[in-house]
Amino acid sequence: MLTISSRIHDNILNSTSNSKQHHDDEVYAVPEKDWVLKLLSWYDVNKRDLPWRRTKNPYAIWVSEVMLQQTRVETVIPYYERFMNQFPDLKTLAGAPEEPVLKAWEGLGYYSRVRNLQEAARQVMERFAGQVPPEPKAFRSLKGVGAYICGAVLSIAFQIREPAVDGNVCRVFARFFGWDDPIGSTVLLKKAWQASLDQLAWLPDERVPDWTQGLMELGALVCIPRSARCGECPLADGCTARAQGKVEMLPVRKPRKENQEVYRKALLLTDENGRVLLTQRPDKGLLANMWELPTFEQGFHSLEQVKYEPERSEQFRHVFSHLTWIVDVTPARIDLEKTNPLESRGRVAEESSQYGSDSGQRSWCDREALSRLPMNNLTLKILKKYGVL
DNA sequence: CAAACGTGGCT
DNA sequence: TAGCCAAGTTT
Repeated sequence: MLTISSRIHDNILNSTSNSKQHHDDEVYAVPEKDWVLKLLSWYDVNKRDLPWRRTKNPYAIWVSEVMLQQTRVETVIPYYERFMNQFPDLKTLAGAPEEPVLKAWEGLGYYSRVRNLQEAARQVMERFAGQVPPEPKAFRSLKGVGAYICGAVLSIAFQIREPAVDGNVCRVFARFFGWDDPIGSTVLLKKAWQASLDQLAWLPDERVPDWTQGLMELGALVCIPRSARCGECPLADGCTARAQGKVEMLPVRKPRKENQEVYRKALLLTDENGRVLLTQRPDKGLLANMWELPTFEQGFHSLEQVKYEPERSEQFRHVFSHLTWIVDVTPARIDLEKTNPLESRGRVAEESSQYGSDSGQRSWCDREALSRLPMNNLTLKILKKYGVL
């Protein structure tokens, strides 16, 4: 049985004479639309079998889109499987404590994504009776749902004609139409959004999800940032950049700001039971609410109860998107001879709070706690290196 | 509008 | 090695 779109495609492929006369809004057999059908046909054959493509569940698709922000498919897959297993539906996510939710995201980065997602889940429970709203305006109003997520989830799950313009789509269009507006600019975003909408306007409902995903899939597999595989591209014929030999020059990129180096001193403080002292970061900003080694800006002089040798410190370098941490980690132990264990424990913790980079929660962590508390990759790396994890 | 916000893979 | 980059949103 032929789908509507394949009939259109056949129609186009078979029509050679009557196409030029259609300069109005007639959608069938207009030659300008040929590239759209070529893209859809290419997608039919070349689309990857990804976990979130096996469902129409809007929540599942939403989770995948949030994970895929600035993150590669191969990285996301195992996280997606675990997350959907642990939080199978909106209600479960909304009702969960934040800690296990952050832990499930551990290592993925951009942790505010999942904190926003959980907040949005709670908003859906309250404002929309637990159902993802199919109206763009309503869905877009949820925490962490920007223009892209809104278009992606609604077009894929509900066949709503709302464009989803991401980096891939901007790149594909910039090259195909020869646009030289800088990537990330409002101008390029609007042009791409309109170009996508122009096609959504006439495509049959059932092709709406394929249009959204096909555009991105082409950008991910063929029209890639460097060394584009134009030989495999279904749109190579009509591609402006290809014709002008400017494929590698588009899209135009702005120079990046160099990221600043920030120096920190951290203490890997263990007790006689092998527990380690961790502190929780503030609930806003970088690595919000995650746990890390107590970190001092002024050195360790005040910690008289602690046995440590500064010369044994080891330096770790951790690169974020906008800054680089250079951390001196000093292994240390509670000095039982100098202090009364019953009190010193509290005093050390007290001081680590006073001199640490934050004034948040602190805790002596055993294996169970370490498996439960969310930490960023630098902290995990340090704990593993010293055999604590 | 620019800056904040993580991480790992690839060249 | 060092820099670039990946299915963005918030402030």
